[in-house]
Order: sequence, then C-alpha cells, then structure tokens
Amino acid sequence: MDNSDSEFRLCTSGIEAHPISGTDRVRYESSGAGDGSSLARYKLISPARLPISTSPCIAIRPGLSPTSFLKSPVLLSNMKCSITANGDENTGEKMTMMAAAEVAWWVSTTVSGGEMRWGSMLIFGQLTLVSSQLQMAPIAILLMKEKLNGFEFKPRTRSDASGLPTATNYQLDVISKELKLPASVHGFASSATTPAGVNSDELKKGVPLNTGVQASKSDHNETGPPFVAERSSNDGYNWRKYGQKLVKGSEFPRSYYKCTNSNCEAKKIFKRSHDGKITEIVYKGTHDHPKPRPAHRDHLTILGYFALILTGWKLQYSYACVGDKQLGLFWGVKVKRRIAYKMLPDSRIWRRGWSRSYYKCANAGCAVRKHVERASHDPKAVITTYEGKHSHDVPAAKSRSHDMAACANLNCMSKVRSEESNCISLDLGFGICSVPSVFTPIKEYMIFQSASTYPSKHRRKTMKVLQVNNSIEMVERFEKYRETVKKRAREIIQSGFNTAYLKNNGIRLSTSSEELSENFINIAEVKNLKRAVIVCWTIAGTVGNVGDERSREDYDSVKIKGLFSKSEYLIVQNPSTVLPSFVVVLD
DNA sequence: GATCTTTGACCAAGC
DNA sequence: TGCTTGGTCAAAGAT
Ligand SMILES: [Zn+2]
Repeated sequence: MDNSDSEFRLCTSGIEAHPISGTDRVRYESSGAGDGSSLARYKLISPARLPISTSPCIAIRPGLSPTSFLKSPVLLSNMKCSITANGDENTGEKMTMMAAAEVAWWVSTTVSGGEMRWGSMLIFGQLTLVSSQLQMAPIAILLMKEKLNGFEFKPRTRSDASGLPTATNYQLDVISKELKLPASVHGFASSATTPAGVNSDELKKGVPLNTGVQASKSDHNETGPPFVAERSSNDGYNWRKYGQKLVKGSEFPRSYYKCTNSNCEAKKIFKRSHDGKITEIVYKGTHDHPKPRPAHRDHLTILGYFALILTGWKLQYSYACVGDKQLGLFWGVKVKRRIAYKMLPDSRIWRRGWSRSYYKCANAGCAVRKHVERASHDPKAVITTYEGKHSHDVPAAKSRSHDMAACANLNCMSKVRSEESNCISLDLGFGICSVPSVFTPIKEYMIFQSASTYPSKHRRKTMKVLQVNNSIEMVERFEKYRETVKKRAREIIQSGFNTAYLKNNGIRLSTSSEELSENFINIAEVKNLKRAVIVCWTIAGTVGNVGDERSREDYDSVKIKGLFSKSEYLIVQNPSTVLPSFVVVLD
C-alpha cells in the first residue's frame, strides 16, 4: 500500500485561518467518494465512559495530493485532511493538522460547524539541523470541536491523473483512557479534580499514573516565591498598579491598584508602616463582576516534547519548552503542579511527578538543575529532566553529549533572574526531556498546566486527557516509515553533510524558541466553542521548502510559510508519519 | 504584541 | 492665592 500521497497539513505557531470553501469540499470529498469500504476504522474504546462519545469510529481514508499547491501557495488552504462526523454526512467536519516548522512542532486546528475555522500553533525551540534537513519528530496537535468521537479522519491521498485515490487502510484503536488531571494550581485549593467518568481501575491498568494527586497535595504545601503575594494578594481578583506615592510619615510608598477587569472601578491601596510592612489594604469600589477563575487552574496545555533523536549517529537533540513569563511569578507553585507524561510510540502514556533528585549544573552560578530518574515502567530507561536555564555557554567539548545538547537549547532561553537563582525552578516554566535512543524509542513530552502568557487571559480548562490507543499495525507502520527516514538521514550524515544542497546553503543550526501559549485565535462570534487537541507524533523526515528547486520527491515533508502569519507549516505527505496519541479536551 | 510597572506630571482638595 | 498633599494619569519601560 502506498500512502505516500496522503497528506496532513501541519502548521506552526501563530494563528491561521483557512476556511474550506464549498468548492474545495466538493472537490476533495469526491476523491474519496464511493470508496467507503476503503475507510479505515478507528474504533473507539469504551466510548460510554466519555460523555462526548457518540460514535465508535474514526475513519481514515486517502485524500488529495499536494503537488499543485507546492507550487502555488494560494492553494495551500485547500489542502486539508478532513474529519467527518461519522453518520452525519451533512456536517462533515474538517480539520487540518498543523505543525510548527522547526524541529518540533505542534499541530493544531479547530473544527467547527463542519468547517475548519482556524488553526493555531505553537513552536518550540529546537536544536536542529534545519538545512541538513534532519528534521525530527514533531508532535502534531489538532484542535477540533468538542465532539471527538464520530469522526472520520481522512487524510487525503493524491488524486493524480487517474483520478483514483489510493486507499489507505489502517486500523487504529482510538481512545481512550482518561488521564487523571492534576490538582489545581496557584494555591487555589481544590478538592479532587477527578474528571467525571474516570474509571480509576482503568487508569491503573493502562496508565501508571504514579499517585499524581497525592504528590500534588504535598507539593502544594511548599511555599512559592514571596513576591507573588502582593500582586495577586490572594483576594481572587487581578489588580494593576496604577500609581505609587510617597506619603508623609513613611519612607515607603503607597501603592494604588485597579482591578484589571475592564470597566470595573474597584481599587485598592496598599498602605505601609514605617518599616515597610503592609499594614493596611484599603478597598474602594465594588467589583461589577465575579471573581475570575484562577488562572490556569486545572489547565493542561502541552508545552513541549522532544524531538526524535538520531542517536544512532550520536546526534542528540533535545527539546526545551518554555512556559510563560508571567507564570514565572508562580513558578514555585507551577513547577510542582505540572505533570509530565511520557508517551511511547505505542501510545502508552506514563505520568510522573517532578521534584526529587535534582542535579545542579556544574557551571558555577548556573541554576539549571538536572533530575535523573529511573522510569517506573522500565528499569533500563532513565528519565532526565531539566529545570532552569543555563546562564553560560555550552562547554564546547561536551556539546555533542546528550546533556549538553540539552543545555544548548536551554541556553537560548532568557537570562535567569538573579533573585530566582535560589529557587528550584526559574522564571520560565519549561522542561526538557531526553530521548535515550531512537532504536529503543522512548519519547516523552510534557503536558503542562498551562502555557498561557498571562494568567488573566486565555484561560481554558482541560476537561479530559484521553489516551489514544493505537493498533499494532498503526505503530508498525509508523515505525517502518521512520526507518526509511532514518536511512536517508544516515546517508546524509555519512556524507559528512557534504551534499550539494548543504554546500549551497550551509548547515544552519536553529535554536529558535517560540512561546507556546494559548493564543489560539478566537473564532469570532462563536460562543461556547469547545476544543480538543489531538496530539500526534509525526516524522518530519526531510523537510523541504516551498519554492525549492528540488522536486518534492526529495522530501518527506514540506515547510511553508503561513499565509496570514509568520507561522511555518509542515506538509507531511505520508499519513504514516502521523501517529495520534493524545486527545486533550478543553473547555 | 499584550499587559503590567514605574515614574514624573498633573490635579483637585484642603489649609 | 500659594503651598502641601494624596490620588491619578499616562508615557515610557519592563516582561
Ligand atoms: Zn473588578
């Protein structure tokens, strides 16, 4: 079976909107019409447990070729893989997978009302050989409408001259173990946040969630940075300082705050005594709104993952992800609240806590800590996590080593704030995980509580995290394809990067980092839009650029610029490169 | 780029 | 009217 012509569209950070026109729909749908028997069925396991479950199938079938659009950016928005609600032809919902074009990418898309409304993206910094085209495995994330079940997932294959698409059949046992969400963050006490419908037995069986809730509770008692106190003041509202005044009788200024809620007139004044202690908080006015929901509460946003690593060639890439600046203020809490999931190619997911066994970076004054831990499921596996950012250059001699490769990534992050150097974690909430080997594939990524840049904005509550249960065939296909990519990569490396392309273009090492946040574009006037994210593994393989003079057969995927933003897209032409693994349901 | 902080200018009230 | 004073504005700076 040749899947090479199916494709997913992957998009990176930024905001993109590519409505599918009716014309496009007709055209593309027709390519698969009358081929219903070729649809692969993705059976949903135990849908009854999922409130959103209504249909047991997700089907994937071949779609359309990207050949034409590779030469014509205008057509890019037409390249969609679609998701069709099973049993509801009329509201065939579509979505587009999008991924960032660095080594690491996200894919995100939203489907709404039968149309793909937009996609947004998030990029992560990657130490990658972009020009050498050794792009690593990104994670694709799809955002779509609430209804997760009942989708036909239809990557499209080429509709070539013959007009007959090649059927792509594969089984995928989709969904779902529901992962237990962590307790709330930021000191907002929460009772158990076990999502409704979670079956604890199932959790135990399928996902060794090492007592995450208990761990969270104990962590919760640890105090965060003291400077957090003033701004939030624990009164549940958000305040913006608008003035400061020295008043008679005190050498310390008085601080004036306004409620950040628009049109709200509430104010408060911090008065201090002679020794600078806050002795009085004066509130003026009343709020015309309820207390905002605590930012990031129960919010899971996937912040990062790491790339597939070509360890066979001692090329180590690690991936660092950033949290957000604002959240840095809450770092002390946040870090203890975040959870990490390890995702294996077969979609097993492992969750583990943080803290314990930190190793400080040997470099004097560097606050990065490394944490090594045995994986609970596999004694041979070691999970290494990093917290903090290196304040120094990567020691050259070790730049090839695994750890240092990670450092190199971290090094591109912002400077460590001095006052935080004593904290376990620093201002940005990010983590890094390492991949022992491609040949003993263990991939990890983390799902963070939140990636929202500003606590007062973009709050979105994670309702569920579902695990995709891929079939053996699906995994094998994925792995098989990866082998082919590896083989090509091997050839490039063995040539000493001395290919014609690299001679002409040089080898560019990219460590760009882009904040992953919840800056998903809001669909205008669409209220109560629910979202879900499908997290997928993908293999970018050799990534080409649109407009490259080389033929697309030279690439496994193609990177393009977003039409409406600085985003980059990755066009993956082979559905084998996409391995769904998670579904994160947001509110 | 959005949001928040800082800071001198500004202003109204009170003496 | 002039000066002090607490409160606010708003531009610039910071994150
Ligand atoms: Zn208010």
